[in-house]
Amino acid sequence: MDEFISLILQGIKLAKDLEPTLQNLANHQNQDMASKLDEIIRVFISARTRLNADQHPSQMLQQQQPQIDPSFQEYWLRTKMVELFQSQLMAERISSSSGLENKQAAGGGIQMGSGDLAMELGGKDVQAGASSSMQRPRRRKDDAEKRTIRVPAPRMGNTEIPPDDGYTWRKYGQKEILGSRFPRGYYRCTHQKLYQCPAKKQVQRLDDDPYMFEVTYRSDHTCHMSATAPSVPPPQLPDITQEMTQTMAAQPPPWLEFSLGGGGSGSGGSSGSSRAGAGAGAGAGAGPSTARYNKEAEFPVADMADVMFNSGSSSGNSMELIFTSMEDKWEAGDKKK
DNA sequence: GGAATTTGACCGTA
DNA sequence: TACGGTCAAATTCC
Repeated sequence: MDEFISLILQGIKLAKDLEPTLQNLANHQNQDMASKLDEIIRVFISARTRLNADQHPSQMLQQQQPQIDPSFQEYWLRTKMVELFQSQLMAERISSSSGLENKQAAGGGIQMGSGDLAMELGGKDVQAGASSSMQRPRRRKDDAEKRTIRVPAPRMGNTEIPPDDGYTWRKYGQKEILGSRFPRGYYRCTHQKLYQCPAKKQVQRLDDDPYMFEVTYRSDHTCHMSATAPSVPPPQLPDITQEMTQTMAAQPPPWLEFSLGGGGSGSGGSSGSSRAGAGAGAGAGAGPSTARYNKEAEFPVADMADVMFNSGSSSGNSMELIFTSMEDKWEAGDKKK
């Protein structure tokens, strides 16, 4: 346990050490930042691994979190870090710009610690386990780009829907699937008509683990590339270290919730009636019904997800790429003004 | 009233 | 022909 605490403190210290260097971000001197971020991520992952080993030395990995891809854990951390630094960078830009942006900054923007997760893994398949693989293979016209991941159900609020993946989806169908206890939901991008966005996803609750969703994505989003899409609203101004610890505490990643026992008991995984989206989003503020209840948060996250998933492999050392790409986007936005 | 969800029917594929 | 995916009218919600 001592080692765990030591790692946590080390991670916090590293994050704190980063704060003074944030000014360099605006001057494109962020290469060092990327490597430091990677170091912080490594430390927190080590701490988390240490915690598991201390608490459940024998059965932790097998029972508490059997289906979370390690790369997904790192991915979650990366996502959170990018959110934090996006906010910080925007904050600096705002502070050096006119009053108009300041006005917008007060209005809202990226909500830190919202619990939203961009779940796509950049084309990396995390294929389904035994239950779905038993079905016979089926080729359809449109299954060219298919990515399947597993996503833990929220432990609080409505557990009927998977966590928000940063995009807004409109449900267009639900179907009982042979051999599955739970129906499969069919979603398409909310902006399908507006921007001809072809993105779709299917959400299927696993038979053998009702707290786990299998989400299959088809086609990529094109809506956020549209010139007519709303621009990214500037975020609020967070203290980087404080924000990160708050984010971690308030919205621990799903696999941590398993091991820490946090988040309460949830509402129990019954299937119940399938008003999958309507009432669902109101409580957790996540899931497919985001568009209906939280229209304002969609584009910032979608943009970021775009940056992350269209800029190459997410499994590699892509932080530098992410920041570079994000900076390009913001600069393009600045030039429009 | 507009937008989202629900759900039975229809269609395409294996 | 069975099954999965999509459509679209009806319903619900804000």
